Amino acid sequence: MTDLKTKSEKTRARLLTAASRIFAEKGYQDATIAEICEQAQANIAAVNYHFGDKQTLYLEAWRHAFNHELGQHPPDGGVSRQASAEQRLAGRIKSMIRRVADDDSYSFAIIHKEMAQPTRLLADILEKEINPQRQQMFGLLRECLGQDASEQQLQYCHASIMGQCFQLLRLKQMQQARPQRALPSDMSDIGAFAEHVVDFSLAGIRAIRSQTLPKRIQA
Amino acid sequence: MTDLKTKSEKTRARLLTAASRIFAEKGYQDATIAEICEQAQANIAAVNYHFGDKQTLYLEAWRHAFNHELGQHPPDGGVSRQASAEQRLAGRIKSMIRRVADDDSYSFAIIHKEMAQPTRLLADILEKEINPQRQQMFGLLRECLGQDASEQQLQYCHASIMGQCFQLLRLKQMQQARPQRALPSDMSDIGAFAEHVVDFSLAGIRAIRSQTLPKRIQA
DNA sequence: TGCTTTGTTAAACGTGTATTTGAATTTCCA
DNA sequence: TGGAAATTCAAATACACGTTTAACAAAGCA
Repeated sequence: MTDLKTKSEKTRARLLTAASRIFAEKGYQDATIAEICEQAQANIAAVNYHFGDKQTLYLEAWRHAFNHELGQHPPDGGVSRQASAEQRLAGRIKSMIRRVADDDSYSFAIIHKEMAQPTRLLADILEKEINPQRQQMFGLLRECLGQDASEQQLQYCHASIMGQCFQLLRLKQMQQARPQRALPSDMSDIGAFAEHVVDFSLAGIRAIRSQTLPKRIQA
Repeated sequence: MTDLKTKSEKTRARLLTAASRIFAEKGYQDATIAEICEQAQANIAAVNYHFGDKQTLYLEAWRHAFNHELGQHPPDGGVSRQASAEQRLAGRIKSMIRRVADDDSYSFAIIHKEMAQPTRLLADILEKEINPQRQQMFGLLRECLGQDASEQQLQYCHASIMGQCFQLLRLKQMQQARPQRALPSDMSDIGAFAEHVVDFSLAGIRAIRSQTLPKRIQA
């Protein structure tokens, strides 16, 4: 990335990475400044010096993680703009699943915890950064569902897809939270699950689409 | 339910309902004994007298809520045992969505928070109570997917369905967490969303099923 | 070099909250 | 009714954790 000249910037960067990891693991409330500073090899007062307070660190850590992960896994999934809408949607889904599953990705885990227990701290920045992504997904869904699809059908299909992505996150976290226990689901093969979500969702979308055109020919 | 004779049992019951509501709203960590006792019109020491500690109250409150909600919304969704596997699966999905959406249901919200931030307190009881439900769902899925479906396909389809149910929970909580903001999704019509999940999922399942039988006739 | 700014450190402070305590009160039952 | 058991109560205790402070060190710059 950008090279860090001063010592302070190094400490600041270490705090950000440690914070995003720990916030993702424990959530805002359960994460302690002491532990973050320990992992970042910084003094207990470093957070307040560099960020003012815990809330600001939380915000900056999420932004830091989110931008980094978008760079690692571009949202189009490497699918060409010329490809069909279904192919581009498939690319987007796979990219998102990669971001969710990546062990070095924390922004989804933080979002997940934030949704479960809203601190209201991330609300603004989260909406601002995520809305563009959501709008692109909506555009693709509109293409796949056809002109006659209602706004509600669009939202429902979006919910179905996002729900599956977050489910992967939940299963992943459950899995690593208890090493010994009998696993409810084996999510080790991320690629296979991504393919499943694509197949499952495209079939679902086609079914919804065929409901809108009452009884015409469906090629 | 069972009639409560002594005053203590009444207090105990009030604590349980207040606790399940507040744990569902705030999660284990953010819920304070003080607030629970206040809502239950009990003294601050009542929790420790009746349950020993906060952890035990948490456990009992979840069990209390879960059993009550299973009674309110039977898992078969009112569909006859003689109905087709797809119909019975549809009933199960709709019942679960009703349980998720019900404003007086707290066990799903607690599970959701527990999964986002495992306290490990619920792990045992949760697995014990939920496993039967999961197994029944697996049985129905096995029927719908056909004999040739792999264990992995089964788990993936289960994840797809559960993910959609939890997504409803997330959207519902986001919605009531911020009254003024532009809504990302309108989930006010629960019945319509339940129908969507059923249609979407059955189409997905049929698609997965048709993959297993390479090229046979699909009636 | 000497001065200022920036960054680090250990210790102290204050608040929030689970838990404990012992006395006061109510309920139960012979 | 009277005494024992159960329950409620206000206050005290203990502890975890975010934040502040003031002294100290390093870096930047004239």
